[in-house]
Amino acid sequence: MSEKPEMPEDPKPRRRQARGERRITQLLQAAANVFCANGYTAASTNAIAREAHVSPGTLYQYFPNKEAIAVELGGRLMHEMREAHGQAFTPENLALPLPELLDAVVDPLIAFNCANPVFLALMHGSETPGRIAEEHDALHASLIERVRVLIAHYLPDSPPADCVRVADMAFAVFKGGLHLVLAAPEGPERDATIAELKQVLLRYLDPVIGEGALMAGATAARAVAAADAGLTTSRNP
Amino acid sequence: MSEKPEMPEDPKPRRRQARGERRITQLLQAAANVFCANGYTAASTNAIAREAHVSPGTLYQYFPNKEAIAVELGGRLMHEMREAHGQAFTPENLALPLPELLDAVVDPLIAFNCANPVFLALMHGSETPGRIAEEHDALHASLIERVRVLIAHYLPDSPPADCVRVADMAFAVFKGGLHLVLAAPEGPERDATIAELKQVLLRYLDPVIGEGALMAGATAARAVAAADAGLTTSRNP
DNA sequence: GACAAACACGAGTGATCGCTCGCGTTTCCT
DNA sequence: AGGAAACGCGAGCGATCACTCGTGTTTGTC
Repeated sequence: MSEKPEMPEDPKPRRRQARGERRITQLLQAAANVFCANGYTAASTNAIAREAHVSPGTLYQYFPNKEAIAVELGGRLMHEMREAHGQAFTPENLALPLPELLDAVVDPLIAFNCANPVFLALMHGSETPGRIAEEHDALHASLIERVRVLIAHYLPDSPPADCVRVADMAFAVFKGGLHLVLAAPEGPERDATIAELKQVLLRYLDPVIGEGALMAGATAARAVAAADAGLTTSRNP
Repeated sequence: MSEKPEMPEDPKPRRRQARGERRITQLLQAAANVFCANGYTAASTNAIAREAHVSPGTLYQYFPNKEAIAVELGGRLMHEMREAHGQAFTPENLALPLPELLDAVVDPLIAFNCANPVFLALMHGSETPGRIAEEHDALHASLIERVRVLIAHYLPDSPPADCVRVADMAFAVFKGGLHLVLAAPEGPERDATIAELKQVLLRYLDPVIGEGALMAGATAARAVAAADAGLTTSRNP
């Protein structure tokens, strides 16, 4: 056999020292800055190394190529995001009235994207390598799925296609508003933008999920809900 | 005087033949395809020339550099869009009830972006050269301004900051939904997505501009409008 | 037909990018 | 202490890119 005597677990079971781990996070931080400033394609590996105050050779000791940097960075961000957001869809939150439910779901997502603007920069560009786009699509799909389940929970007798469309639209609206939030300067202006985004989602979803809106500020909301539960996703006349 | 005998109108009053004009549109069409497929930075001038079935030298006879291609393409798209959209904000449309007003404003924008997907690809990327970003910002600002004027028309006693925020949010929501519309396959699914996007905007803006919503499908909409015209942009409690 | 100018070509140029390689330094283990 | 391996360096390699240039072809004008 031509196999190595060691286990064939991973092709790169490289032994790292503490210094190396520090360098990796340092390089990923630098890469985040450069990706955020110039986008993926325009970001050069030499620029990343310079930003991290190391030589190009050092960079390539920890990453086999440029794509691997983005993949590792994207992977860590995904993991962080799943953690920060995983507790948003717990059953107890799912029983909350709509405004509180929106807070519980939207606030962690906004906070994460404010703290890691590179996430949107990496995921949004069509220039990103295919590997990342796949992971992002998976994360995106899992988020959409959770929203869809939540919608379906309030609309058990609605055709699945309608639930999917509502979930997709709610998420797309959120993403559009998220860009506005990130563009606003930190402080009261950003807070007001966040409140306005929640207002959009509230007014869109309130008639849809109906009975969860008892605490809504608009006193007439219940009238809308009571009027007709059949026009939920509104087939055009 | 060291001036040329001809008028100093433009530094490049190059005399073009019909063949040249055809080549220019042909090259811009090819550039649109390549930009749309790969983004601006990843699109090579050689690839554009190849797509147009001409040599790189021919390309550079009509455009001084790569950026000029994008600028000219962007400029033509801008012009086309201003024309297609200019008739959406005429005073007669401004007097329409909200659903029809929404149709009048949203439909041309969606149709344009469906017909010219390169527009979003060029304008949206942060990789685009500064020249285009400026023009896009100008167009963006003029659209927002029109929306703001429209909002302010319905809320004459509201602080200007609130009108701006509502206009910004409405436009951001539209952009988010637009991506969803473009991602949907042409046909009934896309139409349903468009209808859903209008539903979002309708439900968001209906309580804001109030009295214009008489023809809304929700019969209780007037109750919301009558309830209180002061919570329009909703200061959070 | 003859001349000039616009058009078309494609190999080639300099710059930049992703990435490598050889060699010196630091850290860990015994 | 001493050896092995991880760490760190930066000049430099091949590839690719935006762009040029010398040359040949087509078009408009007289």
